[in-house]
Parts: sequence; structure tokens; C-alpha cells
Amino acid sequence: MTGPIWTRQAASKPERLTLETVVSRAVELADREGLDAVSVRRLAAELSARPMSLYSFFGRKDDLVDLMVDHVLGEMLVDRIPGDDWRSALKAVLYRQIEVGRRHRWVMSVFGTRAPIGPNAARHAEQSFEAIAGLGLPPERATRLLRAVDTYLWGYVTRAGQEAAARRRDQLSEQEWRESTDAYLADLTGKGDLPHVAAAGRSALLPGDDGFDEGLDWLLDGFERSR
Amino acid sequence: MTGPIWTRQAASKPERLTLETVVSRAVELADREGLDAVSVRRLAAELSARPMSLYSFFGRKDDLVDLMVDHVLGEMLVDRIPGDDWRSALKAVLYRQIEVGRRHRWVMSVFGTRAPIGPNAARHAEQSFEAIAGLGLPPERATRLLRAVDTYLWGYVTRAGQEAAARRRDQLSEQEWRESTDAYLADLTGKGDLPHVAAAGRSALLPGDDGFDEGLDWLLDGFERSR
DNA sequence: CGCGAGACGATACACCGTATCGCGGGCCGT
DNA sequence: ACGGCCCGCGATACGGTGTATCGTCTCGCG
Repeated sequence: MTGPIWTRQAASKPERLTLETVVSRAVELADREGLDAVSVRRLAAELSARPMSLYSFFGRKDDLVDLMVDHVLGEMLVDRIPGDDWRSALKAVLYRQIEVGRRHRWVMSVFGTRAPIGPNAARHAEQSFEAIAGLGLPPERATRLLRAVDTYLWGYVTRAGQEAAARRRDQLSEQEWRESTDAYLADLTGKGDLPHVAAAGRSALLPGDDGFDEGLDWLLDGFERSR
Repeated sequence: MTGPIWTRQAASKPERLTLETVVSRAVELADREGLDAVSVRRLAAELSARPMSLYSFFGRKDDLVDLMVDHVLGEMLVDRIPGDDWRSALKAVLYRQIEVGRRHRWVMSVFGTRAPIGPNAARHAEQSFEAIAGLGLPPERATRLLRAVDTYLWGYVTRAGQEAAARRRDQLSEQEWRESTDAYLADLTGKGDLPHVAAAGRSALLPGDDGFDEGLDWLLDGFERSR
């Protein structure tokens, strides 16, 4: 508390921390270096704050992760639901979900360990209901449809991210990863058992990025036929 | 190295550690107290071994988790695939998968972060192909069917486990959890936006355990119709 | 102007994964 | 049969983690 005012002011100007900024910086950090990089100390340093100060925003580290997940679910909200047929409306919501999921792969690693019931999770659910409102289903049936679609979608996002996550973990280039897994799979199927897997190739074990639409259409067709 | 032989023998009888026992004890521990409880030190203590000794079985802790996952996938193998129609054969495989998944909920929390391509993952994939062999599909098409089914199944297991995982994390009884979430959801939908979510109730956000078969049947019906 | 309460954050603790390296036992050469 | 080397095991140590505790400092009020 010494020296001319402006000096003090400049030094103490770090602009009062907000929950919003804490969470979004945490999300950025997780995107950039993985969820493991998000430690209380590290995040505090990134925000020029003291570690324990962050605990005024959340009770335990794990709660921060809940907040981060809801933040991502917030990004999954669409601005406008197209007014065409219910299928393309629903797909607009789903594609947005996938696109955002791809940008925040770490979400998949914690999605199984917590219930996503935050405000943005609810808003996002609301949008899904809106998308299929044109079908005029009773709420109970609409719920069952969306549940199945949601199940399929999260399975897809999770499975699709596995390969990239594994590659990142082992710090392999795409080519290195492919070569090493190809060699391994060749070895695995070499003994002659596993004939179907051998015939199907690597995509039997590693789903990859394709095929979302095909399965979704089967699901929706099946639903429609069941009416 | 002193005293009568039998004494020495009895004292040094801890029966040479095996990879198999290390992994299955780790799985037990994770089942019992959650994946976080599986630390190298803790596991070593459980096995009356020294922490660093375990590193002769795996290069890094994370590899142990891979082994644990493959161990669980091994449990998912069925003894016999029923020879009836392809649908019930496939369902036999899937039900087993769900049942085992329910017993090892921690798997979902790491499923997104690694590629399940271990030997048991391959064997399990092989069984899935066998189950639908009766359809006589070309490998490429069989792969796409199984990919969609697998996607749906993993999404289901993950989503279904969320509620239990969250409850466990907060150490709430089933009733306490239900009461607190009900109160929260009532508050959330009280403002009047989110009308669909309000109408659908808690199952709009928390899928719960039901509805696997319904969605699966839609998926399979849709596939069948696409032939 | 003095004091009490409250929040803030420095410190400390128990635990984590694992790199390092000293020691001891087993094996090989003579 | 014995000496010496080498290699592998595991104790120790390091740099991290989450967070409980509690002293200190600030601000608002009487």
C-alpha cells in the first residue's frame, strides 16, 4: 500500500474474477492440453489468482468439472431450429452437438461419471423436444424417442473420439498410430481364430468418424414405422 | 535366510505375483471403491507387494487401466451364442454386455479416453459378428450394422450409469438423491421456459435404466427395412 | 476512531505417478 | 570352487495433486 495511487491501481487491476471466466478458462485449458492439465494450481496461475481463491467459485474440484461440462452443453445450443420437417430439425440439433463434442473431447471422458442436469443440459433437452414438436407426440413418447436418439448420439461421440484420444495419449502421429495398430491387428488376427474380425478389418474394432447418419436413419425409420 | 526350511517356506510363500492376479485385483478394487481408489501404492498394498514391483507388469499406470478394461471386456464374452434367429443371438451378446457393464461402472469413465483393441475386445467383436452371421451380410455391411448397434449400446450403458455414479460421488442415498434432484428440477422448470422438459419430467434429463430394447428394436427394424 | 467479524489465501498434509540409482543375488569365467 | 561382474529389484526422492486448517488482514459498523 505504498507509492502513488496509479501504480497501486495498475498493479491491483486484475479485474475481479468471475465464475464465467474461471469456467471458460478451464475449458480452454482442457481443450488445449487435456483435462488432466486442469489442476487448481495451474488454472489459478493461468488466471493470475491464488489456488485457494478459486474455491470461492466451487466447493470441490469435481464441481468445477460439472460446471465445465454444462458450459460445453451451453455451446451445443442452436440459435434457431429450422422449421422444415422434424427430421432435419432434429438433425440440426444433433449435428451441432457432434461438432461441439469434437471440439471438447475431454467431455466424453467424464460424461459417464456425472449426471448432466445443469441449466444448459435442460435448455439443450428443451431444444430437442422443440425440434420434434411437429410430430405431435405425447410427452412420454417424445421422451422415449429422444432418449434413444441421445443414447445413440453419445455413444457415437464417445466411440468416434477413442482413436484420437489414444493417439494423443501415446503422442503418436496419425501415421505412426495407424502403422502400429495395423501391425498389432495383423498379428492378432494372424492365428486364424477371429475370422470375421480379420475380414472386416480395423473398422471392426475402431468405429471411426463415419456412419453416424446411417445408424441414425435406421433408428428414426424404425421409430416411424412403429407408430 | 535362517531357521528351519518350512518356516522360511511359509514366510516367503506369497505365491509369485501374476499379471492376471494384479489386473483382477485392480478390477475388484475399482468395483468396490471406484477407479480413483486404484493407485499403484494402494494396489500394491492390497497384493502385499511393493509399489514399484508392479511396474514390471505395466510401463505406466495408464496401461494398467487398459488391461483392466480388456479384463472386463473378457467377462463380456458369452459361452454360447444361441442358434435361434439372428436377433436373439445378437441380443444375447448385448444383454451380457450390459449386465457386465453394470457391474463395472468405472469402465464408462475411461471408455472415451482409450481405444479398446485388446485381445478380449477383438474376441468380443468376433462374437458379435458370429451372432449375425445368419444374415449372410457382406463383411462391410455387417460392420456397419454392428457399429451402429455398438454405438447405441455404449451410449446406453454410459447414460444409464450416470445417475448412479453421481449419487455415489455425492454419497447420497437413493431417496436423498431423488429428493434433491426433484427439488432442483422443479425449481429449474418453475420459470416457465422449458415447457417440454417440464411436461416430460425427470426422465427428460436422466434416461434411467429402461428403454434399451425399444430403441434397439427401432434400430434393427430400420436396418432390416433398408435391405 | 476503535473494534469485531468475515473473508481470503498461505501453509501444510496426505497422497499421487514414476525417475533414479544403490544394493544384493545369481551367473559366468577361470 | 571360487571371484567378480552384471543386471534387476525396489527403496528413496521429486514434483506434482486436492484441500483442511487457521492466521492475518480488511472492511463496516457502533
